[in-house]
Amino acid sequence: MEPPAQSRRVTIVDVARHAQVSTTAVSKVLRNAYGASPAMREKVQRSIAELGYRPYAAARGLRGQTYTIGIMLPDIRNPFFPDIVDGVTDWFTDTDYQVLLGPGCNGEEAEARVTEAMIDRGMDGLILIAPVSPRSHLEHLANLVPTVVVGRHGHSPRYDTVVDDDLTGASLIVDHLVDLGHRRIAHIEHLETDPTRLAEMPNTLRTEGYRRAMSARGLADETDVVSTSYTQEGGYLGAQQLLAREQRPTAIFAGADFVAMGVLEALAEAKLSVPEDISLTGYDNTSFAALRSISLTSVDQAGHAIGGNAARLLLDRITDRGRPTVQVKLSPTLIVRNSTAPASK
Amino acid sequence: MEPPAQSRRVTIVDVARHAQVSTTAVSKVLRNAYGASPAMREKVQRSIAELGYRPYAAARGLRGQTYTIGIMLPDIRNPFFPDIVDGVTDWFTDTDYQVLLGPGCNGEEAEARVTEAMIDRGMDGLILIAPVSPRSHLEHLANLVPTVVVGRHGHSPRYDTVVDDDLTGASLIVDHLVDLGHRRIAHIEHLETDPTRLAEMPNTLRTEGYRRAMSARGLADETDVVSTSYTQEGGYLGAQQLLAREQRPTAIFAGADFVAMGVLEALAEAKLSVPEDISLTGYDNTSFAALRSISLTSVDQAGHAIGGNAARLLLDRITDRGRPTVQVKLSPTLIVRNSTAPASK
DNA sequence: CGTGGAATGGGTAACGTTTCCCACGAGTTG
DNA sequence: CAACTCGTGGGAAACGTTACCCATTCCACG
Repeated sequence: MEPPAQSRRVTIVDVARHAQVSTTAVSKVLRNAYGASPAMREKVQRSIAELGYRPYAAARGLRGQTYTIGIMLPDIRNPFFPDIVDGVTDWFTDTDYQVLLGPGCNGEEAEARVTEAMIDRGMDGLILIAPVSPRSHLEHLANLVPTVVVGRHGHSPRYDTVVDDDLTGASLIVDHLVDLGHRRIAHIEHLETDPTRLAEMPNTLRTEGYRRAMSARGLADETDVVSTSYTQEGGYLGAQQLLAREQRPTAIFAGADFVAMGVLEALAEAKLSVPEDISLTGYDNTSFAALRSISLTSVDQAGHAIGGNAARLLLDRITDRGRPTVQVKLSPTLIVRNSTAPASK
Repeated sequence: MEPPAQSRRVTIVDVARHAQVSTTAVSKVLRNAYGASPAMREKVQRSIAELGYRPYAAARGLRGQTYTIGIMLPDIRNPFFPDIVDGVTDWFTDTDYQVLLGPGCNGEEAEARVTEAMIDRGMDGLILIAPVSPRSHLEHLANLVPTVVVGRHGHSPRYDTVVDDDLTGASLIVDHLVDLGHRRIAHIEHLETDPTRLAEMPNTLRTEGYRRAMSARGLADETDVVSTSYTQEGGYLGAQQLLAREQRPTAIFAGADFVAMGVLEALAEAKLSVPEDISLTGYDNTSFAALRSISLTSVDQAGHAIGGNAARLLLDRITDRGRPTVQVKLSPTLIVRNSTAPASK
């Protein structure tokens, strides 16, 4: 049994001594900085490998970068977010950067707590996924550390943004349903009361996209929006409201796959089947939607591409904090499955 | 528009100057260390609040603790892990510690990469969820930093462990099915070839628990295990094998909920319905299982409690690195839903 | 009254890395 | 041949915090 002795970490000084050079020289090699001859470079590399040296990020942080990127996301459970995270981490693979995630945080307070913690730990950049904090707070953060905001519409001169085109996404759904012959198409939205967020949140744009698409197809009069929340519970309650209408909708566009799950539940209770009695769509194309026994028509947001773009923008901004901010808007695609069918009547 | 000037961080020196005390004094107050009078304590607290000071974790790391805990998990997508993570974070709420997650890592190499990154960032403790690395590597890590391993059976003198009693869990399922009148109960397991892991992985114990429970109920001859993997694909292939038997099983015990999803698919293709034709169970009680349209009988592992215990053990070990290691084993419970029914024949 | 100990506060040297600047020598130019 | 530039390397001072130790004061006790 080996001794439990805490062997001291190999430091840059050890490497320098081993390679018979100064610590400055080793540091230059580590960072590919100017002022190191190929000969020295190679000598130092060899010593690093031989000693198994890895720079101590905490110490680096004191003088500059920690080579750490923080991702904040509201909810680990939402199966849509892992795609984004994968997109980010894939982009950073083979760089010196390491991606770390905050635990799911719901609400402004938790968001502030996590982002503060990340800043205190000297992270070089932050990716905020679907944050709910007011814009002023996001800009405050962006002043402290390079930041990319994902899933909030609205440009900012302080941070870059990556969004999916929810307006188009909603119209994809409406067009699909109208093409199938549906006219009474209802939408279940997430109720947003906070005025500062109102214009920036994806859910708002999905509803707006729904309205516009309905009008564009000459169905403005059939527009029917129920406000609950983007949860399974919200879907259940929303569906109950819709089923109580004197004229039931023939199709329901749920604002998120989660919501569609709740709708399914309500429909099952009412002995209605999908898609025979009612067509149903979700949004986000989560793994739930793909399950054979659910097979939900949904909109795919290309989460992987969203994450990749966020990573690219962040790295660009870390390199040049002064460059003007940009917004990347990605196009969603419709995934047709078995939960939508031609209107029966 | 505010100036984009990078305002310098408030440091302990600023606080000391503001409160007219030494930096040492401020440090003592921060850490609740001995040697600070109540009067000074209060004076410093006030300055901290007034200046909005937060200690810089990167600098702290250089001298000792970073107050950061790292969680490594193999896959963000598996809906079972968030429960554990929540259990951990809930425990650390209201402490100075912050929990950060590594991005999903599959395979030894990715695990090593992430754990190294965490150690390099001076994390005070690591929680490894269902790691696949050989035990020797885990012990190596535990020598460097306090570590708790979750979901690996087998004690270690180096690290604490938290596991769920998979042996019992498997027997809960078998007993339930036998009580319903089933005799031909098949099991789909995850094939484990690596000898160093063989005895420690939960999947091995589930299979073993299945065998023992079958024997205990006098059904040793009916034991039927198919080896694929704990994936949806694995479930699909496993079910196909079982359906090709000359005598089909009347019940299938899938080693994980994911696997059961694949089984469902294969059964649907074969025009068999659940539970009328075949009873089906999963394991882990993920959110999939709870969906109404799936409604899968499963075993709940009390993920929240697992996480809480892991957090407690880790904090204990950070406090006292010398104390002997322990293993906490939690008991699972059976969640009966609609995918299991009395045997028809 | 002298001694000892507890309580309180501060000075200072780390921790591991980067960055700024200077030194040295060789080559190039006038 | 003097005065440069350029390439290469290193010394030393940060960065923000903690830990070790010492100084001072006050009080209790013999």
